[in-house]
Amino acid sequence: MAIPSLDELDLLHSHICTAVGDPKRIQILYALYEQPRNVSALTEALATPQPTISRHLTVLRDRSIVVAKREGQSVVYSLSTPKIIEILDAMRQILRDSLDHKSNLLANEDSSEAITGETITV
Amino acid sequence: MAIPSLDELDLLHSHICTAVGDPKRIQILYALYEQPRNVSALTEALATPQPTISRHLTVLRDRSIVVAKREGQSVVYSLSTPKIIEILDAMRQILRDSLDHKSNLLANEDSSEAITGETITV
DNA sequence: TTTGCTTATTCGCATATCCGAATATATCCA
DNA sequence: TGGATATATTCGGATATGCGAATAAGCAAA
Repeated sequence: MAIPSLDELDLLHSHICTAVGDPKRIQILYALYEQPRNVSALTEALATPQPTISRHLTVLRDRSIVVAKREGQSVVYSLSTPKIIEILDAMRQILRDSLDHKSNLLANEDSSEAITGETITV
Repeated sequence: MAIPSLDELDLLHSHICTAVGDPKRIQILYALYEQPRNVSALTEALATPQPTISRHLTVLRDRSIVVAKREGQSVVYSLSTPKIIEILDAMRQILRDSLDHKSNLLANEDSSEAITGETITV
C-alpha cells in the first residue's frame, strides 16, 4: 500500500482515528462485537447515561463504523465490519509488546543507547 | 483475543489511540516508515515548525511507538515496529470500503432499511 | 569557553471535545 | 389522539489538546 496523500491522511484521521479517540466509543465497539444491541442495552451494558451513549453512537454512525436499524421503538446498532475490532486488537498487541519491552528495560536486560519514553506500570 | 477489561481498554485508548489522534503524528509515522529521520529532516519533510515536530515526537516516544537515538547533534527517530503502519493501512481500507459503500448508496444500488450516517465526497 | 547547530520545553491562547441536564423527536398502542 | 417508551439533540460549562512564539538545553568544533 502506497504512502497516503495529505488528503487521504486527513480523511483517515477525521473519519477513523477520531472514532476510536474515546474510551466509551471503544467500549461500545467491543459491546457491539459481542452482539448487536439497541441503545437501552448499551446504556445498561456500559452503565452510562443514555444521551452519552446516543452521542457516541452518532459519531460512530456518521463515520459508517456502525449501522443502525430501527426495530419498532428501539434502534439496534451493529458493527459495519468486524475489521474495526481486528484493528483494535492489533493495537492491544502493540500495547502489550511495548509494556513487555519496558518491563524488560526495567529488568535491565538492555538499556543501551536508545532514548526511552515514559514507563507505565500495569 | 478476549474482550478487553475496562483497565486494558483505558490503556489502549490513552496509550495507542490518542497517539494516532492527530494528522501530523500520522504523517510523522508514515515519514518514519519510509526511513528513519532526525528532527530536521522531519521538519523539512512535513514543512512544519520544529517545536511542533518535537512535541509530536515526544508524544509518540512516550508511548514507545517511535524510538529515538542520538547521533551527534541530531536525534534520529524510527518506528518501534512497522505494525503501527499495518494498523493505519487497515484503517485506510475501512475508510475506502465505507466511501465505496456510500457512493453505492448515492448511486441508489441499495438504500433499504439501514439508517445511514453522514456522506463524504472525496 | 565560546559559537553555532540541533532538539526540547514552556507559556498563553484558541479550539475541540466531552459530559450532565433538559428537552425534543419518533414509535407504538390503547 | 394521547400517553408511554425509546432514542436523539441542544445548551452550557469544564477539560483537554494543539499551536506560535520565545527560550532553554544538548552537543560539536574551534
